[in-house]
Amino acid sequence: MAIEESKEMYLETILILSQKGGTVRSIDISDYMGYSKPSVSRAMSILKDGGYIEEDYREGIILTKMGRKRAEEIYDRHTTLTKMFESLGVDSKTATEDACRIEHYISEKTYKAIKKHFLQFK
Amino acid sequence: MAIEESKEMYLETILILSQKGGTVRSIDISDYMGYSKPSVSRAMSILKDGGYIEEDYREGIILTKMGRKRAEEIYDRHTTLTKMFESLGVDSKTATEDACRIEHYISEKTYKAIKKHFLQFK
DNA sequence: CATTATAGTTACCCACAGCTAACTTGTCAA
DNA sequence: TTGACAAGTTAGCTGTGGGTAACTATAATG
Repeated sequence: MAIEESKEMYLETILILSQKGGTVRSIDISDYMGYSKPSVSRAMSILKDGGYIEEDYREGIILTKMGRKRAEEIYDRHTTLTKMFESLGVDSKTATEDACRIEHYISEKTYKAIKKHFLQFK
Repeated sequence: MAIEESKEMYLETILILSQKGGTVRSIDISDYMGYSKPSVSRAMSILKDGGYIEEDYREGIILTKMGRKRAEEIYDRHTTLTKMFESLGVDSKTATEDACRIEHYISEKTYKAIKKHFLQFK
């Protein structure tokens, strides 16, 4: 499965919701992302087929090792980009919004360069 | 017409090709972007309907005032982002590729902040 | 003048990723 | 036990934006 922007957004959301504690259900993802239940349902079956998540009748939706790795990579990009934009004087809300769109399109090389320059003193 | 990434890429390409001199034809856009003739043909009719381009039997495809404005905005983002990535140590090819994907998703605020910080001494 | 190549269009297909409507399934309270 | 609500799925729609096949129209060449 070539994983695209929308899949990455779902994985990132699952990571964020699971960090808040408790089980993650489709409906929680629907509410968080503002998408309909069927859209989330289909996305989950695609992510399951791709080996990114598992669904458990008790634990809800859980990231596999691969899924967690991918989710963390994206989330890392998200926070790094947000910090970069903020350090350039962009307000927090705009910085987050831009980071959220751009995080999917930055190459590994560029990401590393950004991280090096903007986060070396943190 | 809400103008999206693909439309912006077409407009940017038309601008670049027109700057190289001579007329711009659909086939030139096909060759440049690596898209099929029908895909370009349809895109041109959408851009024409939206008032972004005009087609002249002698001059070929030309940007309207509005189309040119939009194309220049994107192209400006492209060069600014490329310079930013290069100044962070990213190689020229990667910087251009990343700029090309990201240019469509940067907000005006963030763009201005980047421009201010990375281009003030140029 | 006929043939061939180039440019552009039309018709139709596909995948992606949203959506609604309507169904099923499961839990919980009266 | 039944009725109602909440969660999830299925079926089918939409728009975007790629693709091919096959057509037309125009220009260049023998």
